[in-house]
Amino acid sequence: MPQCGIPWPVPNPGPDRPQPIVPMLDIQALRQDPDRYRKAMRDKGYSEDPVLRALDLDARRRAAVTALQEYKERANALSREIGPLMKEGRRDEAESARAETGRLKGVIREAEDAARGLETELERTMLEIPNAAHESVPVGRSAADNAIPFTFGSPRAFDFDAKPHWELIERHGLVDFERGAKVTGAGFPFYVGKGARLQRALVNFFLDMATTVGGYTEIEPPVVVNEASARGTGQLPDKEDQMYEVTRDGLYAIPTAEVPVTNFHRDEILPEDALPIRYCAYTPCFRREAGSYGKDVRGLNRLHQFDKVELVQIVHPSKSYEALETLREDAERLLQRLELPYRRVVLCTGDMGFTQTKTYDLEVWSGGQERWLEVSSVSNFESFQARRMMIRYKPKDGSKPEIVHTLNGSALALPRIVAALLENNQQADGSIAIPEALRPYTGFDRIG
RNA sequence: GGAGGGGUGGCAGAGCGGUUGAAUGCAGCGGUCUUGAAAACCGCCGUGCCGCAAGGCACCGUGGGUUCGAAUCCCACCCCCUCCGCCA
Repeated sequence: MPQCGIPWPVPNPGPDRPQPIVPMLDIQALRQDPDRYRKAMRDKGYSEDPVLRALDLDARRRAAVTALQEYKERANALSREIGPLMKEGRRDEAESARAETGRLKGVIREAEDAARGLETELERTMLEIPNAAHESVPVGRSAADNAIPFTFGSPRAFDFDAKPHWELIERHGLVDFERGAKVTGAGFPFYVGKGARLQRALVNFFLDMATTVGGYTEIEPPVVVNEASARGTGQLPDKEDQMYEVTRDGLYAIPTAEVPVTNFHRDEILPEDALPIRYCAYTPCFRREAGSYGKDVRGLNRLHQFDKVELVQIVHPSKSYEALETLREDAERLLQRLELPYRRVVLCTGDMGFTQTKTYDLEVWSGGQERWLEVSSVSNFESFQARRMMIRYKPKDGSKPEIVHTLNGSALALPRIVAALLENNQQADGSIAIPEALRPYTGFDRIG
């Protein structure tokens, strides 16, 4: 029984109901305040053209729908008369009514095609409009314009030649990339011995922190999902290049636990007092990383399969920015306990994703490579995902269901944490110190 | 993989060609009663779209078809459940 007070099991969820590609934006919101969305497009670095096209299509669509409805109304009214007329024996009148509805049928079909065409085009256009950034997000064009409001710890000054983690890994036999490449392919490493134990320790530590201090309910989800779920969180229609696909069964290997966990409540109406819902989940994540090469893929920096603990929150729309801060703190606390220097980055409008309204990246300092590595991305999606997934809540006052807000964040992505841990904690003799907080989980206090 | 059964409102569950957008029960909301609560009783109570409104249109897994008219008939597909087989 989940602690969130959600009925269990969820009745009749219809897990693979074919979902139309519903726009993540509400056309009515767009209609009411087009300028807001035009500004949002500019801020995120997109052309505002789709907004203008959407408004035009919407106007034409509404006209077409109105016309269509009028034809249908006439046909329905006539149709209703036929039964009684037949009973009264007024055959001629019944026949002429029948002929007229027959004629209307053709007209209706044409009007339907017109309306449907406009609707499809509108939906397609709406999909080009990103979620508007929150007002607190700095406006900017690239990563150079991101804000860095907080830094924890400071990069360690080594009095010896600090090694990158791939050298440390090799020295201590923690990860076997070569055999991973043989057995599966590049980017699918084996973790071995203390390397494997370190993974398990981190996963357990993260989950324990999330479930105790954070108050998250632990979930172990499927690691492949169907198409409707991939749509729900926005991986489809246009990010399929990033996912491994099991074509025979129409399933996708998850790129993050966000996908199955957020879809857990797809097509549901939750009681208001079930909110906020907080889930944490450990899963492997699979990413094709098509088109990314170069030196940042060395070692553990970028893999096709990696482990991650993910946090997901489903909250009342008025509470999502509070929730964003707690989510961020839940992730930051882990870095602090691990004593890893990190910085908090607020992504500017131009650097953030299509679907987010505000995103914090947490970047850990990697002493051997002397660079910052992104280990967590914490985002508010407001209603963008929830609208697609039709996750709503039923207000306590009995009024109509409303769309919830969803958020998620990594806490944390393991490989880069391991990289930073090894690099920052390496000693002159080549051994590696395990931070205090992790020792109960590893069962050893140093490697080598 | 084989054989059956089934998908209807927040949930359960009727309906199987024409005032059925859909009985009934539960849940929810409002009220009466009560010191308070429970119980009982009364009322309200699906969603989306078009419209200033009145009102209209659509939706009973999805898509198509038959019909003047379909939740109800036909076809295809998807999903769920049960049993058998296989299996960690």
